[in-house]
Amino acid sequence: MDAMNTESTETNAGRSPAAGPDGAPDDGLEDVVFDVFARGCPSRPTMEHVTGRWGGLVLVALADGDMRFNALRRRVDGISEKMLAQALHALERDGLVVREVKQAIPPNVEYRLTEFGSGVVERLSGLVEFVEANMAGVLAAQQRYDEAKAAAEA
Amino acid sequence: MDAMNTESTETNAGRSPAAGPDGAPDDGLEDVVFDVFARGCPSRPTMEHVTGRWGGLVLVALADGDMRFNALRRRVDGISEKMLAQALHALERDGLVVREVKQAIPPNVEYRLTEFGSGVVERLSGLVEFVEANMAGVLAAQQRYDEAKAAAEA
DNA sequence: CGGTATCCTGCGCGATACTG
DNA sequence: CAGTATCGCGCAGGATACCG
Repeated sequence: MDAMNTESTETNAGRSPAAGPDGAPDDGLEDVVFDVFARGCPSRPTMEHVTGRWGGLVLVALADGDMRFNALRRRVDGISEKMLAQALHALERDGLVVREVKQAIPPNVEYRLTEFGSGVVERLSGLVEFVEANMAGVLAAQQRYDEAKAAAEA
Repeated sequence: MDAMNTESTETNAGRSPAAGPDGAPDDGLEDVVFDVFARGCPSRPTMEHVTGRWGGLVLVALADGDMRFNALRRRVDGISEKMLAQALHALERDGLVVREVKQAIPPNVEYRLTEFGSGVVERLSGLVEFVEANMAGVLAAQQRYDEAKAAAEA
């Protein structure tokens, strides 16, 4: 993946298979390049859903198996109903999660990872575990940083 | 000065592993378990720095090699000076990045990944690439979702 | 160049209440 | 149980100006 700087003006998305100046074979599909570094690229919002404050936690929670709304709510400590619903909508829209309704009373709804969702979770949970495993070092670094900063003022 | 994180509150952070009321060797250090799912865990803010809107992009950008402030600003399309500074501070504090000042005129400052930072980036860029590679599918899913939703109203 | 200080706004998100 | 609707506060974060 490369840079693609549209410094000047408006939002440029993952660039369209822009027709070259000449007569190259223009199949015009498939070979679009997406780049998170570009301001207008559609991958930006999707990355935010995946890595955002709640989206990531919801996804990783679903790695343990399908879950119902309130189960998720309990598992992701601190999330509000509103934000959970919002996160699930975004993830469903992006094709990371499927919502499965079992007609019954009382209502029974389960959320499940798609194949793509599983791929994302696999990588995401690797990251989470790596960070968790190194938190002791992080805490130490923070303390050093704060002390240095405090010492700088006096 | 920015205050950044209003992380305070109580709630158990990383709780110790089981630590019964017994007389087990109580070193009370080192073997703490961190859990992102817990509301007060210190790993939450750190994960947000790593995966947040800008932090992740800054980290991945630094994977290409050390960079200076304005180079980063150009590479991470759309970021403001303020947010870049803020992101760099957080990452430096967490021990993911080091700030290296070369005394000179004009000033020369470089940012570099630590070893821990490199480990994080490795996993993070794997995620980014996976998502970018699947964006076509995401776009299709979004379109299906929107159409289904539009059809539901009438 | 490499930042910080300040002001201002939108919307993120939590709290609460209601529906099927 | 599984959500939607509404309100309102606060902070994320963009624009602008200024300093070493």
